[in-house]
Amino acid sequence: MCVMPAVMDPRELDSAVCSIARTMELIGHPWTLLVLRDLFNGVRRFDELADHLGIARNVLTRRLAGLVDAGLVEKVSYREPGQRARHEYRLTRAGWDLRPVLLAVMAYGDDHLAGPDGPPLRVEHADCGGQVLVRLECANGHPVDSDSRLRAIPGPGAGFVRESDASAH
Amino acid sequence: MCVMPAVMDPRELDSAVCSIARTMELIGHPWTLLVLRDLFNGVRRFDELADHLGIARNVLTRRLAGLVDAGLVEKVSYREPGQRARHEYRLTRAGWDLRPVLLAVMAYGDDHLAGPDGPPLRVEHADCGGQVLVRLECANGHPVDSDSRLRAIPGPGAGFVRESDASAH
DNA sequence: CATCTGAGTTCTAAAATAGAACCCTGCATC
DNA sequence: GATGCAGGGTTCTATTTTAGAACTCAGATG
Repeated sequence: MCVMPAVMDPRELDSAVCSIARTMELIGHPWTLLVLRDLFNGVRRFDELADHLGIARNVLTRRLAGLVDAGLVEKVSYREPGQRARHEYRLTRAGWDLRPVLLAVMAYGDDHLAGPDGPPLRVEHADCGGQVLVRLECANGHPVDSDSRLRAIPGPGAGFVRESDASAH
Repeated sequence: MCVMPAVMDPRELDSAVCSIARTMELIGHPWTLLVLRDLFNGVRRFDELADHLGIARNVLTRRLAGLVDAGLVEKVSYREPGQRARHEYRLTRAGWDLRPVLLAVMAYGDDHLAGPDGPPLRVEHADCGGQVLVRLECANGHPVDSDSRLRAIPGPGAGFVRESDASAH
């Protein structure tokens, strides 16, 4: 991604065969990322999620079902002693692995959309209290900052726009 | 975000006063992230975007207008010698700064959703050819990996659920 | 003057969200 | 054993969006 100086024409790549497209099918529906945020934050029960998010309950039902289907979340029944059985929704490992995505999105909002008071939330390393930062670097250890040039090349799983599609038009 | 052991109750925070919520208002609509991906990849003209993405043209119109409104994209008219005037959509600096978000989303898809052939696209540092990685680390230089515990605490711009809201219920 | 291309706009139909009301199951209580 | 209530949804209608295709319009081209 990013300025591909004559390396190849990105329009030849099948737009749907793309890790961004695939990931957005899981987390790209309205509310989904906020549901995940709340799950990360330990809000786990249906009613709590509905109340805190202000999402319509039927939509929340669909989102949670989608997340469970996708394997990002699991629904667990539990019972506290003397209490009735309850359900909670927990991140699976695959859901947990979205943490860098959430943090990257949050970092963007902190940098570009915070009010004059500053960012709404501070996320820190529990061990040392240092603020968590999202950094890009390359496999050779070089830092990749905002004006570093990157190059995208088709990987082994790339899909190309088929001849038939191109000519059919 | 992430496991807040009795530090505070995340339900007391206003769900909408959140950098994730704010950012998703800009980039959370269907297709938006794919439009941005194509813009990063140098696909800039309306027809090219419509053809490559397979998005309905009226939706593309709305998404581009939204991105321009949000200041992530600008619409530029230009004319190649001997050609008619054309428009192109270019990322602004604020749009460009979404690169880590796109890369984090892509990295997730590469890790969890790639087929047996491997990831569709490889993004490398133009200077050295090393693959670009999204890393978390804390301000004190510690690496933050998947099982590092993080703590979220209200920042200066936090919004709390108002008494009136809580009691009105 | 007829055609083509770029860049949309304008329709209609299908799908999704918003909001509110309703339902059902287990406990707890009177 | 009827009542109440909380948790966890479902069902309903109204409103927005998206999907898909057709149509417009201006400037270059022949």
